[in-house]
Amino acid sequence: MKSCPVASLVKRTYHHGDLRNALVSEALKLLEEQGAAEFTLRDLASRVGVSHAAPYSHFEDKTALLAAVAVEGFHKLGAYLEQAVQENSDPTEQYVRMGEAYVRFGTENPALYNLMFTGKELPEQRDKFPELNEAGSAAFGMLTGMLGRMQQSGFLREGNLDGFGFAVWALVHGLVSLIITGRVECAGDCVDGEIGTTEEAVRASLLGMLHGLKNPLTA
Amino acid sequence: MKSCPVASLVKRTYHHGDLRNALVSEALKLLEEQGAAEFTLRDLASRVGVSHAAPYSHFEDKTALLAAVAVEGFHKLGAYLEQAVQENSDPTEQYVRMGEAYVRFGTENPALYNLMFTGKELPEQRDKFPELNEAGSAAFGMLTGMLGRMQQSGFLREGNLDGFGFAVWALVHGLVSLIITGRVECAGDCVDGEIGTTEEAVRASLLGMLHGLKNPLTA
DNA sequence: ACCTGAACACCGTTCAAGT
DNA sequence: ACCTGAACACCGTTCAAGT
Repeated sequence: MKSCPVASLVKRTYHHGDLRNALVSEALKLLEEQGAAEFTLRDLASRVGVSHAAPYSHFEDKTALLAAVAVEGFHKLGAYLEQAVQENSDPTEQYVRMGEAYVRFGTENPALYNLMFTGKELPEQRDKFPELNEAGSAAFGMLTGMLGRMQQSGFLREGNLDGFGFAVWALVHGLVSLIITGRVECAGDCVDGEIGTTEEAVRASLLGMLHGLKNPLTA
Repeated sequence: MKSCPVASLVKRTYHHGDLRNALVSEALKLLEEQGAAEFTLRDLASRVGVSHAAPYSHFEDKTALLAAVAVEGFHKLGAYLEQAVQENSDPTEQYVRMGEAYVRFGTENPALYNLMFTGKELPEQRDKFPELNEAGSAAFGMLTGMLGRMQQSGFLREGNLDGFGFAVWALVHGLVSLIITGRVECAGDCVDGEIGTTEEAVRASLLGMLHGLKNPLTA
């Protein structure tokens, strides 16, 4: 009985079944602190206070650990989108807010976002990690759900919702990707102009997709 | 005179000043064959027939080598876009073709594309490699140039060309990124629908940005 | 100037051994 | 069942030494 006397009263659930969660939550911090390139399994293990081989008791390999982190990321993304839906009743307003929320998630968690999408081996892990597909599908479902309400309200033209969803997803995903890799200032510098702040550029892009870039007087 | 008797007649320009180019061109092949995750400097060196330390005579480190490869990638992307412009005179047609050409470049060179954009340390290298900025700016310039012609022809609404360019860039970049990470089938599976082939989804997205997703009868 | 070979630090992964 | 410590293969990078 002398082992871990206050274990259940204090935190130290480590070594008692919580190592897996401790690794994932610490990985989330470490990822944003150091960046994905410097993220190392050995560093993670030492920061959580275990040997560098300990993670292998809970994950098959490094990519499996990262897949679990990505799942967490999709839940987090879902929370961002959910909030945008809740806070706005007007469908068109929901469209802009959801887009902005999506971009905000990406810019506030760049390393996590890159892991979730530009994950090199993640596509392979997706079959092994059904949660990874489910979490991603849930986020996409919130997007098409919002578009469906816009369509029913008569604000959206007729057409396949999945097609619309894919286009919007590609747009916001592209916005995040360009922003977090620092291509925004580049786009401004490239020619001569100023595209204003990043937020303005995002909003303008979202409205561009909604209203179209073409001259409305044109057929 | 007994050193390299037929050097100038046969290929073997290696060891005679061509190592740098040999490394870059071999890296382009190796990148698509093995994928970025498995791309190793030692493997590259051995495939080109030199010791694993030889590349350091021409590049400061691995990322500097990759930056040179990325520059090559931007030139290649420029060639794709240039062709789309040349082959079409109608501005609106150029818009769709350029977008499709951009996506085709990405899907045909996924590892190279990822290196060019989701490059982790590339942003830092961009200051050290002015070519990297120039090559990227040239591609963006072709995009805004095309949009400018559309605007002058009256097909595009009034507005900041850089802003339009950024929105279109984000869209095609997002399309490429989602496609090469295998998210397209996912989007189709997620809900219930079929968004058709990838090519159709790309075209629909491009036209969506041009004409807008909103109901044209709506204010 | 350009390349080689050995060496160093570091990482992912495995495994016998501990508790 | 979960964790440790040592070990292995591999990689990026450095450097003295060769040509």
